[in-house]
Amino acid sequence: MNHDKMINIGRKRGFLWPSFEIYSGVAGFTDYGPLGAMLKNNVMQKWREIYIVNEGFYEIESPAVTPEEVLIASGHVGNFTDPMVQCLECKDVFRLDHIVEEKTNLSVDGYTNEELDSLVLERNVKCPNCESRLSEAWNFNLMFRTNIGPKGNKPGYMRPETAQGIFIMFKRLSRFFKNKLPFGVVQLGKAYRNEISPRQGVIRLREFTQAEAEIFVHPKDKTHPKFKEIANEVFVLYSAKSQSDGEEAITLTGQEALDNNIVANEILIYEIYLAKKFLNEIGIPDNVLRIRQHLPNEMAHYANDSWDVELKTDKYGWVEIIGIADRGDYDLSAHSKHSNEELSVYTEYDEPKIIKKMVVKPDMKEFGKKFRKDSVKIAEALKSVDGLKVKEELESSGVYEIAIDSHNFKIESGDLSFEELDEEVKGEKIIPHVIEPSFGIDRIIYGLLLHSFSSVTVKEDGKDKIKDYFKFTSDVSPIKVAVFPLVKKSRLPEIAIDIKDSLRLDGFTVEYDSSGTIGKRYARSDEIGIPLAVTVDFETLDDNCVTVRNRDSEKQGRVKIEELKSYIEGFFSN
RNA sequence: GCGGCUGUAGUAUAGUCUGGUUAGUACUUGGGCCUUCCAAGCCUACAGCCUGGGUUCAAAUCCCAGCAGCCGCACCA
Repeated sequence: MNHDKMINIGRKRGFLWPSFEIYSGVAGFTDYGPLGAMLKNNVMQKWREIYIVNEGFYEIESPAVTPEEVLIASGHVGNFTDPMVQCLECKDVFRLDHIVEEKTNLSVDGYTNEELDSLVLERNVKCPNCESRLSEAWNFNLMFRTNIGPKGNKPGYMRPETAQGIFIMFKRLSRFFKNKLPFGVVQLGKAYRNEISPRQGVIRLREFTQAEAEIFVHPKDKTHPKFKEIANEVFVLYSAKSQSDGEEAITLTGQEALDNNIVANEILIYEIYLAKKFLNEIGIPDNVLRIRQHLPNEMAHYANDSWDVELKTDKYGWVEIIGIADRGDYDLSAHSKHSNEELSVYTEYDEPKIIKKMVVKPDMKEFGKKFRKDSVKIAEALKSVDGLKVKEELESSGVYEIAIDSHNFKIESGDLSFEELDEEVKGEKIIPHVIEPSFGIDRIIYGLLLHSFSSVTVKEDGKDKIKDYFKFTSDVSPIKVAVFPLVKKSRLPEIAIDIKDSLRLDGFTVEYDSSGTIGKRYARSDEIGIPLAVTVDFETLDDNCVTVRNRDSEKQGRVKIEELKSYIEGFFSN
């Protein structure tokens, strides 16, 4: 299996290491070794290039420690907590709500633990395994809880996603963007989930890195200005319908996906395109990717429509690496409600709208006669009712009743008149919808390592020689150039060290290696995916040229030392 | 979190059942010799019994607990 070999070499050469290893490790955490950290930075740099430079989004950074109110509003405190229960005999642990629902056929959504416990007693719910008594319910929350401040009375959590930080800043962000939709904000950072059983290495971590973009759009305008450019791009889409019908994923263009209502809107398709582009550019090819729509029952508590980019792995099957969701106005509405802050954008219409309005004009003379002290109150109340409705009712039944402070007042047609007015409305307050592409960087690194890993067998002198190496693209490769002296004598090492130093000053990451034979050093530099190797040999002493060797083709060429920089730059810009 | 299996240098392993010399081997890595382009050879060095407790004159070996890995169950918005 490629996975095992890749993990092995990744460990040997300093990409991924188990965390806290000298204390025997903790499941659900991973260390990035020197090359792993460089690789991850390069991948994140590439991500920033696409989303910040190309798309014009802006990056923010918010704290990982998050006060409880935020996560109550977002629904994480409620939805992230599962009531658990343990059998007193066989010690097996269960989701209490699941076994109660099974036994009673009640829907117990939103029940407190106490209510669930009393249901257990009333309905005689027992351990599904051994029919023994169950413990009391306790909560297992997938979030890491902590206390903020010395008194320890302000509960907080490590954020379970980076997205909330952006929503919280919405008011200021909206001002920053001059209150103009659409705008996009990104955050790259750590998120935390206290997984019950994190067992799939880097695929299921308790602390992981997300790169998320929140794109705030007008709810009625989910078109994208650049959609035209990608309308003919081809996607392999695995829609919810195909999945439930037991059909295969289908290949179609962006335009077809839109026309056939498979993807809800242009922005979603555009974001799917961008995600794919990002993956392709860092070296994950289309043939190991699939774009799958969430089934209605697996949709997150906030999502309207949701697509995952999934990665094919030999060990774990299809793994979600990117989620692209239309979150609607769920988050902003929720935070608005809980914080009592208005989280909306005033959008001006292109042209003011003229709204025809029926205005009720009370005849205060008649009112006075009829309603006395209440006249003013009634006239005031009439201002906020729909004039058209009053008119219709008067015409049909001859009387319009209005209730004020639980008194009913009867108004007849002689008591008022109507006037039709054209009102000019210049705009409205709207709560933006959010389209969210959310990247699991660690899973993407895993996919990148897995699918960059190449094992090539070549026949040499009748023997099979295996070349195992990471075939990184130039962009993400941690080390760009290796520099070797052919042998350790005749000033070759000195010249090679000079070249190494000057290439480093030119901005390349360079490894210098002089130990063992040249072949061994080529093999070692191949293994960690260094695209180019420069060798100083005896001819260099005469002609001032070095040998430049290509990792993939193993072809060699001679380049003058003073032209080395531009040669390498040329190589990497292709 | 539950159950089963497993844990010896960086890697792969011998030794564990049946307790008893200085824990052996190969590769890797560092240094040296040699070496004129794809993991050659020779010399040399570093490095290991998952952690903690117990039994015993004596524990890598037997027992208990913990931790980690793999597999199954449960969980995974």
